[in-house]
Amino acid sequence: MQSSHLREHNLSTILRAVVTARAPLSRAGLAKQTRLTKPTVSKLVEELLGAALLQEDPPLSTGAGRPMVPLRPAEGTLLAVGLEVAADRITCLGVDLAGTEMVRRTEHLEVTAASAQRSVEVCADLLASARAAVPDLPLTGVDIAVPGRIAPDGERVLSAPNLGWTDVPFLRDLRARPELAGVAVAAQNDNRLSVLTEIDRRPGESFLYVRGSTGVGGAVVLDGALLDGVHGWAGEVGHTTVVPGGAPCRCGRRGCLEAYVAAHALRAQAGLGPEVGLEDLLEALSRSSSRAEVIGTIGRSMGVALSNALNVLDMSTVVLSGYLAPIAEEIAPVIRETVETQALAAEAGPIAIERSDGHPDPALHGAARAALQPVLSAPGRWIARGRSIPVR
Amino acid sequence: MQSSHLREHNLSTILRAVVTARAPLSRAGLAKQTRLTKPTVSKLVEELLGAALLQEDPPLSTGAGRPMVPLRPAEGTLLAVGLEVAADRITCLGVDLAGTEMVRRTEHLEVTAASAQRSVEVCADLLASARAAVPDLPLTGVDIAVPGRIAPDGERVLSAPNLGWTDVPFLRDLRARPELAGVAVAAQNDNRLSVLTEIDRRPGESFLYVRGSTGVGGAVVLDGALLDGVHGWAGEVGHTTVVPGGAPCRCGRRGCLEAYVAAHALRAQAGLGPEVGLEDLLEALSRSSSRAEVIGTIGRSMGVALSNALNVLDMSTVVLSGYLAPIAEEIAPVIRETVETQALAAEAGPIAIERSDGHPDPALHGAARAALQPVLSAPGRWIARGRSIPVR
DNA sequence: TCCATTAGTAAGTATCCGTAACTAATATAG
DNA sequence: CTATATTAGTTACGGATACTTACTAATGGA
Repeated sequence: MQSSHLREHNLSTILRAVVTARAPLSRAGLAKQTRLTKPTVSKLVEELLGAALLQEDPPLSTGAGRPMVPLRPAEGTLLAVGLEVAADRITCLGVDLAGTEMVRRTEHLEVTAASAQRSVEVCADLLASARAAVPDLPLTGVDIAVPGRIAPDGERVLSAPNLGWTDVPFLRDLRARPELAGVAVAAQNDNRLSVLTEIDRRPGESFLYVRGSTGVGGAVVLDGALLDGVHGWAGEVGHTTVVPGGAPCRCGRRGCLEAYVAAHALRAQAGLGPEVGLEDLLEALSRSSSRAEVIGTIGRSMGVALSNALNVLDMSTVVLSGYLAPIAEEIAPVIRETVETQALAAEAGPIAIERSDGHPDPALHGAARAALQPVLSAPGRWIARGRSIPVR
Repeated sequence: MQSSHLREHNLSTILRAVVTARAPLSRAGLAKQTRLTKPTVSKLVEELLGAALLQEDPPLSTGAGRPMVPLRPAEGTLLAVGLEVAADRITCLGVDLAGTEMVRRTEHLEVTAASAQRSVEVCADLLASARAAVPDLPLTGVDIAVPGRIAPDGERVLSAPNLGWTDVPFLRDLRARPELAGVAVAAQNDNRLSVLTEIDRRPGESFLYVRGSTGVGGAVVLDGALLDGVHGWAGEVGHTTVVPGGAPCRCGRRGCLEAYVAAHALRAQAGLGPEVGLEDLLEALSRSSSRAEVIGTIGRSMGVALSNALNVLDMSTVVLSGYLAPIAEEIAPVIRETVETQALAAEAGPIAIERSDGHPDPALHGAARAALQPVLSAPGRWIARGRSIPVR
């Protein structure tokens, strides 16, 4: 590592500390937390202020001694854009460093019916429209949540069953746009982006995130960092084999968790037709006489799948999200029945089966948050550029 | 990060590069590999040479231009000690930075019969004896391979069925010894130490390591780094549920992989008594008429367990070790039958089921290698001390 | 009013790495 | 055999970074 990288590293440390801080943080507090000295912190903070990446609040007295000057992520000085491609619409959200929503645009589109080319155009239009709404703000990056598997090179969507996409060169067309030159654009699995909002709420923790939507996906978080895996597909618990040679899954395998827990499987078991939407499914289930049966199936299947995942990863926390969140309290006891006996970590302490925060659009917000990464990990580049950022 | 840490970081980078290098490495080569400049590398190498952590070989011509001066890890200048506690003996191995065996001691002891206290004494005696054999060399650390689960705090062995240990404060007694003051002593699971020799052979790779001995254990390697997990038990594939509610496992759970694949399970299925040793088991199996059946059971069970682990971790390589290594070629096709259809990573490319190198004592060597870590990760402390190291 | 306490700044220094230019030692072409 | 190209490694200097020490600023409480 070179000495110039050291500065970047420390700038990044400080910026991240302020952005992820729960309580107001002063220069002195940063010095303690980062183990840098006060003069060093002061100097770096000075630069971040100058680049409009941080803001000062009025002095705040906290007891004896000189009051601290609270530092906050700057508001409204830059734009990170997340896009979410769903079956019936594409949404675009722009946030600033503080996470404040700057702009939001939605375009209703039957993605399955339209061509992939058309979807790319809509994405570009939404992005252009969002940018036009706050034309002064520099764009930090664009992340796109896609419900499917994305190729390791980040260019192609290998398969997105709900969108009817197979091997779509989604990003190539988008990256070619001149207005996106020099901007980091990336597609990502929606579940892996959703978990980012949960990581914010559990800084530094390790947990297994399971999200039920049309399919069942998830992500693995190790000490606050998302596990990638070789292809960027880590955390795909939906295709854990729960019953060897069991029910056929739409992925072509047999006995997958998804075949017992995913929305379409639930509809079938509850005797409901495909016309029931995801939001109504839960309520419909509660009217159905087979509710206990359904809960039992979900819980037991997940118990086996989660036990295995927790054993390999050596974790003791599971966070349920998507349509699993509202029924978390209900299925947790059933899951726990299996997990408590099958998971090794249960020997060291209780296994926590928790509910996700219930953010309305986790994938969309996660995508926007991911788009902030270039700034957080390399603020130095933004400081050079930052001199000319119009600070409102 | 402070600037003094930068130096330490770079020293560590250089030392690790030389130690893990396959081919002879020069200062210029290091500069290319580490992206540091030649003068910086020269200066840091100078210090490592002075501290007797590196050695120069005679100049070696490799074509046009001035011949390079090959650098090697210094031989015989320090001692890293690994201990292995097995059911019938305790072994102690001391190596230097180059991995050369400096000293080895074995004490035959029926650990199950003796008291834990006695085992600790034997460990201390072996260590003292080993140290006395090379009294001039400074001790870098001591790591102890134990076939069981170790508490997160690293002090207690929670359970080691083969040794008959439950909640043994193994390390407390050892660390209290005055001659070990200031030396890092740690107990570790034997499988997790075994994998270290495999990591050396596959630098930077990601793979799932599965080792069959009395039980079935393993480890997870991500980009060349061992995954710890919350309690340090990551990679325990032996207790993946293969058949929900299936055969009882000695761990108290049901349907674990270990219940179908571990040595005792194999003996039972092959109709052999417990008197058959691990080494003879394989041969005995081949004489047995039920060989194909046994291989089939092993392969299918492992196929399910490995598919699930590979899916959650998103990996495409499995390395088989222990008594699974000799039969790797035989069971690989059976495993592959399941894995190729069940593992997601199979969609991106072939799943490799490989055999471990077959090092005779992987756990023992791994422990010794682990004991080198303090030097590799913080050479600076050794440089201050190193001035007085007698270089033979 | 004085003092203890905490926050933040200023000036000077030490350390570290990079740049540019150099020497050293070999192979190859003519 | 000599000149040249090429690669390895060193020397001298300069710039950047963070640390040390000492200071000022602002507040609460004795």
